[in-house]
Amino acid sequence: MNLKELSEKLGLSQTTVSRALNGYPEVNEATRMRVAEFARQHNYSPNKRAKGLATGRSMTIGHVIPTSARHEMVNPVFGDFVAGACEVYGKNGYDMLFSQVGDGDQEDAYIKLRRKGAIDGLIIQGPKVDDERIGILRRIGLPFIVHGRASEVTEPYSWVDVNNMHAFLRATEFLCDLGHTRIALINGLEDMDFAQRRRTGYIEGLQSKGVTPDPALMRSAEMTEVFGHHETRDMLAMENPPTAILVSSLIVAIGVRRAIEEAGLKMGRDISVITHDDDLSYLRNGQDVPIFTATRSSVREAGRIIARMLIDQIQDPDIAPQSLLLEAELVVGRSTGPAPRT
Amino acid sequence: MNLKELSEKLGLSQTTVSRALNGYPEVNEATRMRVAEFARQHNYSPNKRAKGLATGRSMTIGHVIPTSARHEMVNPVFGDFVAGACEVYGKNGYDMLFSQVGDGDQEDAYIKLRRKGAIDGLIIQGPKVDDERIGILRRIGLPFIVHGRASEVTEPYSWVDVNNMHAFLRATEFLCDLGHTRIALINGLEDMDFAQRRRTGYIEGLQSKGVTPDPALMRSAEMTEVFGHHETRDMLAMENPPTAILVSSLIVAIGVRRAIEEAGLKMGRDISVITHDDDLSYLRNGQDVPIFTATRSSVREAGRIIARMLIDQIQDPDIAPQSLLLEAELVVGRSTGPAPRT
DNA sequence: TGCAAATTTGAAATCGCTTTGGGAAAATTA
DNA sequence: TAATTTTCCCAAAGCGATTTCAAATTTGCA
Repeated sequence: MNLKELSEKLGLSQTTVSRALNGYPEVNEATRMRVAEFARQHNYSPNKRAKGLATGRSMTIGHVIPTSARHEMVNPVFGDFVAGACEVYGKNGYDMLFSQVGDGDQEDAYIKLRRKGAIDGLIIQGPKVDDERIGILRRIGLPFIVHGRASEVTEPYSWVDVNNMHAFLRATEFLCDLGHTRIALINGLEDMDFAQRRRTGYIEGLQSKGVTPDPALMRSAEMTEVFGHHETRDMLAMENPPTAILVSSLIVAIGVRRAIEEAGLKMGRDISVITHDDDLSYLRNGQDVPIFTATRSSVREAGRIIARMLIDQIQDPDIAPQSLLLEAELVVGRSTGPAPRT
Repeated sequence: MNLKELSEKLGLSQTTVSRALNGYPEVNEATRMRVAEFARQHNYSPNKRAKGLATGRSMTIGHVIPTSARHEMVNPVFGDFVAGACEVYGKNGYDMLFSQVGDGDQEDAYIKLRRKGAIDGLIIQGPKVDDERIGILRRIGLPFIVHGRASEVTEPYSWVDVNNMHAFLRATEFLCDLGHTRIALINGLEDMDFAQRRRTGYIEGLQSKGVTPDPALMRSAEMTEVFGHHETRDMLAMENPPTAILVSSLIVAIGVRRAIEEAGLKMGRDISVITHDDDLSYLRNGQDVPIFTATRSSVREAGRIIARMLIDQIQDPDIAPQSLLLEAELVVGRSTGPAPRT
């Protein structure tokens, strides 16, 4: 059933039917009711492609799958983020479109997406410190929001980010206040912007408490469980091992815990751990009392916020770039305690 | 730049240009080269909506986000599965479209997707034992593949599944052979088809070794870390606790391990654990020697296979329903050992 | 009642592509 | 050389919606 058939059966013109269904004011209320009812009965819904062609909007928002080129890892945060965004899209009549874009042909891919008219806007995840995508998209003129920031990009753009710097600064100070001075950082890949910021927060935290950062205690790589385990085991074997570890994600922290337990130590007593927690739905940080003391910020909520923001931007392209800095909460769990006396 | 402008600049008709770009034979090779080159220089790519409207195909495949209605959990498997599928889509010129469909209005939503012409085919994840979606989609006539199966659905349909029954049967027998007789099963929600099959495999495994299943050792819920921890702690406190546990996913197994360690026991010595492992990219089961003995099957690879199959089906709709049963490997890690003597 | 204004409807153009049905030019065959 | 194919290209008709412009009908007011 298409518009033509529908309007014929109704004895009206396509124009009127279209208007009735799209809520234009210049159609008689009685007619509108009749049309709406009839359309529902015959469960008509307009062809998306035709509509898109006519209106010039695709009512579709693009996401690019954030696979790390190096290890082809899918960010575990992905599912929850997408779920959050999808909620908002659904309510506003938008669909969500995915593509996987190789690291090499970024520019080309975006231009193509734009040209194809496949999407009205785009969300960028996992920005690098100097992310080239921002420049590309600005040049193409495709609305976009960055989940995170790119510190070295100077042009204006819209973003939503967690205050990683502040979160890790607070976490570090918290550990210092407990008497720790040997505090390790197990970070994500440091070309990622968030990792840089966390590192800065960590170092500033140490310095504000008069502790000298030790490069031997700073590790970074892709955030897997195995990585957490590996680095922790390595550091625990040092002559002067850390008494506390700051970790970049719950997945990594699980590896950290594994290594701690393998070493016969007890987390929260022999060694303290604070992790960042994205509040993933399948990986809650304990029930009542958190397992890990953590800096927590829901990535799903971030998805909702970003989706909302992008839709606003699509509907009013002249809007100035917006941004939002979310504060992570510091929740205290069972993984931290006073530094052990030596 | 659209087709019209392009053809004007080339001094050709739209027809010829279109044919040249789409590889139709009735165009002179020299002309084709010229057109192709010119198109590339002006980086022309055809408007997807217009093309879709003209051809009747959207070159888009739908996925429905598998959020469990009850706890709104996003399946952690989602990201890797999607990444696998996306690889194949990309190579074949397909895009991937997501929607979140509420449990209530499934039928309506699918009909609408169909009617809107938004997608050429659909992938169903997480089928229930008697999944209504299969009937709906068959009725609508939208090509689809099920990731998993629905045991109680009798109509023919295409699916790709892991042999969950066999995997858990083997795992159970493996534990029995090590002398375990008190073997627990921490399963996913039992209205999910895969959970049913695993349970069947588990019970058959026990029976084949002459062990009587004990309902007190069978737990099922949504597969979170917290769930694994909770059930394990509960069972370890029993009068006659299990000496081995069969677990439905690595995430859950991590919770199991946490409970075991909290109880002061050692995994692989005091208590054995076998888990199913979807081989997620961010959660590898150890490096060289696996942490957990596991039934392993890559969900990413499943994504690739299913995508391939669906594309075939879309291109030839008259093809008979296909299916593929993947065997999981049983990899031995450090979490299993002989049953402790009492 | 008569006339302007407001309300309601419709015909046709448009979006950017594919594809059908010819038709002219070139190549082949008779 | 004439007749027949083949090759190569084009004009125009879709695809299924929206939207512009104009016409028909009602309503409002003097």
